[in-house]
Amino acid sequence: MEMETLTIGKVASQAGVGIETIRFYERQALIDPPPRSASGYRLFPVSTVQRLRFIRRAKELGFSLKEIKELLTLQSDPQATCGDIKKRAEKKLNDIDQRIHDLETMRNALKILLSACSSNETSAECPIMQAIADE
Amino acid sequence: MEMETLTIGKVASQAGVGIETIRFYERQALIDPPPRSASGYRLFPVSTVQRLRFIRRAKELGFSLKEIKELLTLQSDPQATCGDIKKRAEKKLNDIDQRIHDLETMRNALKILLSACSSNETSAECPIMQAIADE
DNA sequence: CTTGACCCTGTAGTATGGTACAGGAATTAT
DNA sequence: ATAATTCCTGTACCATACTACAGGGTCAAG
Repeated sequence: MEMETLTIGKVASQAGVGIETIRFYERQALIDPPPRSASGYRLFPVSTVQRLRFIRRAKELGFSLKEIKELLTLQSDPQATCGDIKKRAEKKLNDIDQRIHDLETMRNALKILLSACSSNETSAECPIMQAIADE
Repeated sequence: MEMETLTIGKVASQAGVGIETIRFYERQALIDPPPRSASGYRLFPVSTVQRLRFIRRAKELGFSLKEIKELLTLQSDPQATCGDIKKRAEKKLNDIDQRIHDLETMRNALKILLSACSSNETSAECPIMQAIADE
């Protein structure tokens, strides 16, 4: 009994990603190079769909492809512990907190600028522009 | 009496940016191409320093170079009003709010994952990995 | 048996904001 | 006068995550 396999198009539609994206991930070593048919077609194990979904979800959590690759490597390393994974997730949480903080700083500065503008001046005299120029 | 001018190196050090950055901004039309000396050296008006500082500050507020170019174009357009500037700033504020919101969504999801992990399992059984895979 | 849908490789392009040469000319300092 | 510094153009490169071809070969349906 043969192992069930899927062509790249089927994998793509089931995982909700593009065909080119799958080939890209293979080049980037995020998924294993699948076996090929006699004519060179990729024959993916069905588990590839799950892996692609994992990648998509991890991206939604803010992980880069490079970081996702590290997570997947850790997962298949019998020496690695859950603590190693947790460390990555904590680092990512800190990254995100920092980015939120930076954006809030921008946000506050912009709000102050906006409150100075009454919309009636010519653009050359706009207090927003002047405030940006003066700091 | 000649207009006072600066070479690119002086402008760079006074504005706190790199020489290559100035040439890059010139190519991107963020600053006007300056007049040249007989031997081809750029001779910048001193006002270029102010313009470069404006660009730097606007970047800190979250504007892209493309958006900064628009702001500068508006500034020198006598038809444009302060309201046009304000509209850009409000749009940027909304962009930032959206980005903060997206990051907070990530942050909350990550925190939930982290609370599930006791650090003791092997990485293959890590509840964080399983939670990412299952959604 | 032909047509259309699918697959292949390899290369190049997208956006963002620069940075890094190479190879040469000009200017400034000693 | 010579050495060190600064300047010039043009091209290529960095990371990120794809996307878009060109120019084929393969496979399934009618």
